[in-house]
Amino acid sequence: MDEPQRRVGHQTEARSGDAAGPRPPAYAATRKHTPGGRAQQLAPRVRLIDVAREAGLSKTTISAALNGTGRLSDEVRAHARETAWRMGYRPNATARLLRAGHSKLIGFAVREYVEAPWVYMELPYFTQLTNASARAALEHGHALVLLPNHAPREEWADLPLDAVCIVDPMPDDPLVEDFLAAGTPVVTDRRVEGRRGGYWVETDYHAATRGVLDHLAEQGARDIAIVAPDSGAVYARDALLAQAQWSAERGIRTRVENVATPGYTPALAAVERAIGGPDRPDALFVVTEVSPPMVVAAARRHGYTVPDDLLVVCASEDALAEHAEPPVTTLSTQPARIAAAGIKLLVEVLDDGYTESRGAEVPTRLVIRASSLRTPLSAGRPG
Amino acid sequence: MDEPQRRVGHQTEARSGDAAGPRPPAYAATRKHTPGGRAQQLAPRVRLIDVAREAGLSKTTISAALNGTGRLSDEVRAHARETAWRMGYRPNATARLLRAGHSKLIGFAVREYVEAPWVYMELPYFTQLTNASARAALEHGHALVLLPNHAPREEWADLPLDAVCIVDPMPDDPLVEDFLAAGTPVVTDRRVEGRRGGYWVETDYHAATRGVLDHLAEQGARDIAIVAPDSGAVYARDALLAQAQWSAERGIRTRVENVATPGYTPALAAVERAIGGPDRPDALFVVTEVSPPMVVAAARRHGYTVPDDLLVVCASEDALAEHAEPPVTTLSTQPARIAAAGIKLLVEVLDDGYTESRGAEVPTRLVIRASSLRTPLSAGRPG
DNA sequence: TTGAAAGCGATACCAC
DNA sequence: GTGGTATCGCTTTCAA
Repeated sequence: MDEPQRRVGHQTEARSGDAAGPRPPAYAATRKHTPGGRAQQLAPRVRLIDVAREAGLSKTTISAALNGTGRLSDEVRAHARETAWRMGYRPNATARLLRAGHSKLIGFAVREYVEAPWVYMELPYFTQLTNASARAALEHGHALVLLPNHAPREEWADLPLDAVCIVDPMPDDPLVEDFLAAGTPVVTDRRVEGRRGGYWVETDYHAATRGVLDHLAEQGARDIAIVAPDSGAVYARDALLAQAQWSAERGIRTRVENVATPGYTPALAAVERAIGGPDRPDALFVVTEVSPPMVVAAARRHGYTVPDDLLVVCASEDALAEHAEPPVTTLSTQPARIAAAGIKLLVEVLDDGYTESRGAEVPTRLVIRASSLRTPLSAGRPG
Repeated sequence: MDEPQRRVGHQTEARSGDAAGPRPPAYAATRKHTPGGRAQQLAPRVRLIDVAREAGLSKTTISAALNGTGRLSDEVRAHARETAWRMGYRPNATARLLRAGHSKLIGFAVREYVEAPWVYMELPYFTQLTNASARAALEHGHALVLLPNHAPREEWADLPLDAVCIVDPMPDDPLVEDFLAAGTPVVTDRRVEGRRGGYWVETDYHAATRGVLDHLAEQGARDIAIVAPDSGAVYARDALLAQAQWSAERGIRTRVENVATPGYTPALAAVERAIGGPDRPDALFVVTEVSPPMVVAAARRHGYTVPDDLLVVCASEDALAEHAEPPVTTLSTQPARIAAAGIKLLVEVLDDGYTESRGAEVPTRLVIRASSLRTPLSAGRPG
């Protein structure tokens, strides 16, 4: 049924010397058998042994010649290489990997928006995280495999993954459990300490939130509206915790507007609720990722002048923040650095063997722009 | 050096019955050997033969039991499954793939921004294309491997790819040539007709451009500014060709402002140049992907009222278009459909064997919104 | 210097 | 029904 390459008159290497000519008599398809031979077939791939026969050498020699290993005479090496090149030989990657015992493949899945998978790719945070992960992986000789979150776990079981990144895992995420149970190292952006094979990259959302609130207070804010998702995501939970605590400590009023569903539209609606009521705040901190220019536009629609009537800070990775009018202060969690740190952890495990479950912390970055500076720009300290 | 799993006292299956107990005496590391044994090692993976020995059955039987193939008694099947489960057995994906003759992996590379790789992932078009491709691939039982475009070809040679998607290939792209030469089917968004293993998905940019210009003319435009990249990309070239031809035919003035470098900032600068001069156009068609809200904001800055003084159409996939003020008319090339069509072509080749080089065409979609309707919204026909 | 043979781990024949 | 055996294509050890 699922039978792989089948060759007519195929010879084992042992017999290659006696009966076979330079090339075997006939090949069947490399791809699946086509019933009735309707479609043309892809040319069969040239194997190492084909090259060996053609060159009148052994598999071993060709392999060594091509890989630059072993001690071969220059002539033999050149001859082997030339023959391989002429025949269009390409080593079978799967076979090499099997031999090597690894796949050099790292899976990448985003879990937060499991129910609304199309959403996450629209968010700069995930986009940048994905892209940076792919880069980092490649720099370490690995490649990233996208694991769309809407697929059942079994769909991935057949993938030869050396390790996986699970972004925004759910609490006790079955996916994480499963990979861990399979002995596949997992890196997440949530602490999973103590689990064999579990690694994580952390962001101190608590400190970051306090940093933003401090900044706003320093700029004169006395009534801060916060827009945050009420998903179970760590960052949201930590942000709210920090906000409550900070508010109590400092005696500055903060209020929270929740965003229940993912996506720009609901988030924007929450922003409007937060600033649209009769009880007008003098500062706004949008934790949910929304387009910063849209936020200031909304503020403008509601009669605010940013930053005079309303200080605005967005937790966002959107490059457009600096193009808004006024440019918007952003809190970045630095996805590129998170990605690099996560991949690094994984690669270390993969390349150097098992080490204790551990994590790394990536700092956030508050980029202060005009939207949160009541004093003229020059007075603010960037960074 | 790169030695794979090495087991102390490893037994071949043939000898399994005589000397070996239920489990082999000792295992070395599954991962690389750790010099000095400093770090703990990952537990060795359980192999089919380990399960077989433990269950007192043969590899074949366990395999059949687990895969639901063969004719096995219910007891044996249950016993095999139970043992496998208890031992935490996970089949080695690489081995299966080698046996199966395919990897179920599709590579995905974006070529347009080879020199500025960080740019493309910021653009909704590529983001959506990537995501939709991953989805489509997975729906067909394949997974997508991200191939960052800044890496040299050799980095990818080790990946067991069944096929690849090359987005925005350069003319005679060496990467495409190489994959084709290796016998790997390639799908691109540019016509590659006649090349064995070459498939493509097309967009009729010419017709799309004319459609936009017709729409603008219909709304009263008499002097249309076009902002387009002067990269060699097909879509840009076709758009400019169509524009020149349309302009000549209709006797309506059009002028082009080029964008030399990729990214939002240069594009936005080009928009400003296009509308900022003393010679003010009455319509603007932005072919380069820029944030639509940013475009109308720029227009406003330059004293235009959209759509009264300036009709605006953007070729963009940005969801924010409808949130701009006014909502912006967009020309979408429908990346999700392009992705689906491309993956479908590939999967057909992979699953059904070689068929002639061929392509598919995906229509564009003009979503008319207030920004390009001089007449009140109700008068416009959506779609 | 070169090559035969033994695997990597799993699947599918084909006898028993 | 069950299990031995040959492969998938390649790398590496080890003997010649």
